[in-house]
Amino acid sequence: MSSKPSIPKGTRDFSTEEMQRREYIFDTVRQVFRLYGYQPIETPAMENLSSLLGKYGDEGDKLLFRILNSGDYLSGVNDEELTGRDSSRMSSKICEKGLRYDLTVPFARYVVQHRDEIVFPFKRYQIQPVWRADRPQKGRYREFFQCDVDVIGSDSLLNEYELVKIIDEVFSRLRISVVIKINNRKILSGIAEYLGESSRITDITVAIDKLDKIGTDAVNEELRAKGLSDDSVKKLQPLLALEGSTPEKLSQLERILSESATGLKGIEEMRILFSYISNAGLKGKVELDLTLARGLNYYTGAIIEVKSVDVAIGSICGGGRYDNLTGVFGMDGVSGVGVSFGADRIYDVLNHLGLFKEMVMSSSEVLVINFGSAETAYSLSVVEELRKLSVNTELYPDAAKLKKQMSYADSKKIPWIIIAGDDEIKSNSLTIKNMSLGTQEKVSLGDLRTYAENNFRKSK
RNA sequence: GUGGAUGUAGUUCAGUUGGUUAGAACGUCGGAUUGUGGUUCCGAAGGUCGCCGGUUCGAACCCGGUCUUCCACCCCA
Repeated sequence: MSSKPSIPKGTRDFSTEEMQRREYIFDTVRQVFRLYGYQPIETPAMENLSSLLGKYGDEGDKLLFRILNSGDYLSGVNDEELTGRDSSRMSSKICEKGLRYDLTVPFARYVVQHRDEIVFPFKRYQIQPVWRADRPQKGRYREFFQCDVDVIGSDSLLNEYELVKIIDEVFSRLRISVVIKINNRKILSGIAEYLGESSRITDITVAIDKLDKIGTDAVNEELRAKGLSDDSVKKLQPLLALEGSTPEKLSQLERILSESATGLKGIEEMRILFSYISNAGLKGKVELDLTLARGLNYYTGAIIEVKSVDVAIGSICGGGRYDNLTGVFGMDGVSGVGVSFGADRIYDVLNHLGLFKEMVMSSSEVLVINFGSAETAYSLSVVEELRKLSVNTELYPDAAKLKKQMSYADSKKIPWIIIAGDDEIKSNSLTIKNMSLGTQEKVSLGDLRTYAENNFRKSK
C-alpha cells in the first residue's frame, strides 16, 4: 500500500452536498446573466502561454501554471541553457501552454479569433475554473471558479450601469448584503498627474488601495519608500481625506484635478454612471471609493469591486472597463467592460451566514421500497408513473431490510416513502408514508396520480 | 516567493517531564425490531499518531527535512 491519495495544494474535492450548494450559486448567476441578455461561451482550460504572458503584470506571470511540453521537451535546449539554471528562460523553452489565469484574457483572445462570427456589441457570460499558483489561504485557492459577464464593442456607460444592476440582482437573490465600490482609472491617472508622478501610477494606486487596511501614515510611508517626493505625498492628503456624498466628492475632485483632462473625463464618467444608479432603486449600497485601485492593470475606466457586509473575505466580485484589451491580440479600438463573480468566496460567505441550512438537499422526492424480485415489476411501474409526473423518484436497488431502506431515506432527507409489498399488491394499492410527519396512508393505484399532484413537490 | 503556526479513528478533540496494549464524543456498521426511519438500549469495527529520517534502552511527545492546512506579507476571486 502506498500512502494515502491526495490532491494538489489549493485544490478541493466537492461532495454531493457541496455541489448542490455550488450549483445553486451557479444557477442563480446564470439566470440573472440570461435575464440581461448575455449568452454563454467556454474556452479551453489551457491557452498558449504567449496569450497569457504579460497580461497580468510581472506578479501575474509568476502565478501562471505552465504546462510542460509533451514528448522530448528538452530537445530544443542546449547544454549551456540546461546548466544555466535560469528558470524563466528555461520555462519559455520547454513550456508553450499554460492554464488560464482568468476568463477575461481568454475572452479577448476569443473575440479577436472569432471577430467575423460575432455580432457586436457582444454580451457573453462564462462560468469556468481558473488556476493561479498562489499560496493558498482562507478564501484563496489555486483552482477556483469565476463567473464572468462582459460586454465588448460598446463604449456606453449604460453597460457599466447594467453590470451594477446585475451585481445587485445576483446578491439580492443570494441574500448577501454587499457594498459595491466603484472608482475610475482615469481619476486615478488624474491624481497621479496632479501629483506630477504620472509614471508611478501603479505604485500610487497599490499603496492607496491599502488605506482601509493599514491607515494613512503607513500608506504615506509606503509611498515615500517607493520614491515619491514629500511634496507629492503632501498633495495627496486632501484627496485621501475626501468626505461627503458621491456628488460632493466628485465636485471637490473636479476642483483639485482641474488641470488634468484625463481626470476630468473620469469624473464626468462617474457622474453619468451615478446618475443612472441613483434612480435604480438598488438593494445594496453603492459608493465611490477613491482608494479602490486594485485589479489588473488593463482597466482604463470604471473599476468595480464588491464586498460582503457581514463576512470579511476580500472581494467577492470585481471588474471594470478595459478599452483596448483586444489590442494585444491585434484588434484595436474595441472597448469592453465586465465583472467576475468569485463563486468559491460566495460559497464561503453563504456558508458562514448559514444561508445553506434551509436549502432542501434531497436527491429524490420519493423512495420506493424494494421487497424483492416478486414485487419488482409492481414497484417499477409505480416508479415510472411518478417520473412521468416529474416527481424525482428512486427505487432502492437491493431488497434490504425495511429498516435499512428507511434510514437510507431518512439520511438522504427523502420526504416520501412508498411501500408496495405483498399486501399492497393483493389490494392493488400502495402505502405512502410522510417521513417528516411519520404518518402513512393506503392509496389505491388508480389514485396515485391525484395523490402525487396534491402532495409531492409541494416545496417547489 | 518571504516569515510564522498546524497535523492524533470518518468528524471534533483528549493524551502527564519521553515509559507497556493511544482514549472520548459524535458518526458508521450489526443487534434488540424478518413490513416501518428519525428516540432509546446493547455490541462491533475503525489509528503505521501527515510522511521520511535522526536522537534514545524506549518517541504521538525531542531534533531535521518534506507535504497539508491556516495566519501575516506580496498579490488577488
